[in-house]
Amino acid sequence: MRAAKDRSVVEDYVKVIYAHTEWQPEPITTSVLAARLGLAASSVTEMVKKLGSAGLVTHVPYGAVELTSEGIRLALRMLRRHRLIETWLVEVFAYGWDEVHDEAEVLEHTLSDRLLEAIAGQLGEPSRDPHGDPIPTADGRVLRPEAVLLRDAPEGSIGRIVRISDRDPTLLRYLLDEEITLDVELTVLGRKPFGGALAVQAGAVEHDLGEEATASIWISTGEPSPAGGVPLETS
Amino acid sequence: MRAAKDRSVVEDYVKVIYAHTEWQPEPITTSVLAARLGLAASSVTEMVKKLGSAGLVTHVPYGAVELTSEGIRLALRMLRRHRLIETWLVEVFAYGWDEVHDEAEVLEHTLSDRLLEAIAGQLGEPSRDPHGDPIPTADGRVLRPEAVLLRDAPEGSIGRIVRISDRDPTLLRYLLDEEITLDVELTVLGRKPFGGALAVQAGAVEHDLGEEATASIWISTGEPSPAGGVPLETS
DNA sequence: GGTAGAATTTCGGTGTGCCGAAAATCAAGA
DNA sequence: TCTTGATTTTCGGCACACCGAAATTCTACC
Ligand SMILES: [Mn+2]
Ligand SMILES: [Mn+2]
Ligand SMILES: [Mn+2]
Ligand SMILES: [Mn+2]
Repeated sequence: MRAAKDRSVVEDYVKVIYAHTEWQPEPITTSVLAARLGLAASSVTEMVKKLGSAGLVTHVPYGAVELTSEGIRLALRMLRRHRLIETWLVEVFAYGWDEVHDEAEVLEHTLSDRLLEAIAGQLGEPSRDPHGDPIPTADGRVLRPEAVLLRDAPEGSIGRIVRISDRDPTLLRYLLDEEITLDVELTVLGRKPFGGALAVQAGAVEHDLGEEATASIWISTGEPSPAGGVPLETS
Repeated sequence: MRAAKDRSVVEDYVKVIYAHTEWQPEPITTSVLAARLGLAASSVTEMVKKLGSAGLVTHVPYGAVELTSEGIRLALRMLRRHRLIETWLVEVFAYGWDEVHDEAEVLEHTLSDRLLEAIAGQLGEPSRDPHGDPIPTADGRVLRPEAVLLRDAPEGSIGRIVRISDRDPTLLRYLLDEEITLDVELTVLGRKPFGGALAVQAGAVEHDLGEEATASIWISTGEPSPAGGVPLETS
């Protein structure tokens, strides 16, 4: 008997599969999935087979893993949980935005729906988390702001930061220190030679950002307010 | 690899062992432990052996299971977690006292120390949970009010309710309905013939309480305020 | 003191998610 | 088209907490 743990393993697989294609639409392979989950490739191949039998993913051998509509539904549920919890920790308990991910990673599997929705209510049903990731609604709709990776933004473009990946807490601390946070407006000045840093201007200050940073920051070059957006999944 | 789950299994064993002797000092056997945990006796025997190797319990074969000081320390830590969470759910999220136990049973294993202590701070370091169970301090001290089981209270005695077991939610709902709650003053009127109900008076109202209820309610016949108490464990 | 019945432990076995090594498959270049 | 190196899957095994049945041990009672 192993009910609780089982559930959370499945939940993690599905969540990671979804998250991988959320901002950059590239299908995920078992080996990438293994890397993200910190597991051996062989373990993931086996588990993916089980997820397939459970109707959560499709997987052509040697090919990509893709979520079914049921898989998407579960993934959005988990993302809502993860991101609400992160938001809650920041808002109610004054956690730093670099400190919330690990705790959310555990709690997303264990809070009851009742408690989670009570928290969402107390927070006023927020629409994005501390890193700019959209929080799906309880009925599985999600609005992702149109955005480009800072690394891919053309020279001279101006954009507002709409998302910063929370994968590396060190980076988050560095960026906060430099006052590069959500909603800050950036101007892309240009790239230093030989694959070097990207020069950007934030307010009056100029920064040289490395690959690590520019591959983690998304900017929106469109309208100045988070009014618009792309309905990503409506499962 | 199975770190999280492992921990919570051990935590549950230790917590149940401690809780069994908290209000009535009777040593616990493997079979009673199995019943409390909802497991087969054989499973418990094996696990107890492992807990022994881990230095958490002592167990003479065919005899009682007893916590070591390290086991008591872990048990008190878990009881603090469980009871703080129950209190928090009632205070902050308006859960009923009959609704908190199951959620706490899960969350006690998954909240970080940091979050738990933040919650304790917001609640003002409460000293008892919604059912009157004492909340151990973070450094493992606990003050249990002197109390007798209502079933064992002599006829004519007067006492204040200091604890109601939260094992049966149905009973909790019934008692709340009858306004028999923590701190209510009871007078034991007498027992109906043939092992029947116990008649008690609460305020102006008279109640006939069955075995189920009288074996779940503890009253304090001593001083009227929760000033005194017995330092139960100071591990 | 001997013995039946109850309590407890031992034993063989299960399901799950995981791993490393070996085998199979794919894809790119020659 | 063939080869080769990388990716992916298959295979045998492991650890863990659990279970039921069988064996052991204890405890009353005679
Ligand atoms: Mn996160
Ligand atoms: Mn986030
Ligand atoms: Mn409880
Ligand atoms: Mn309680």
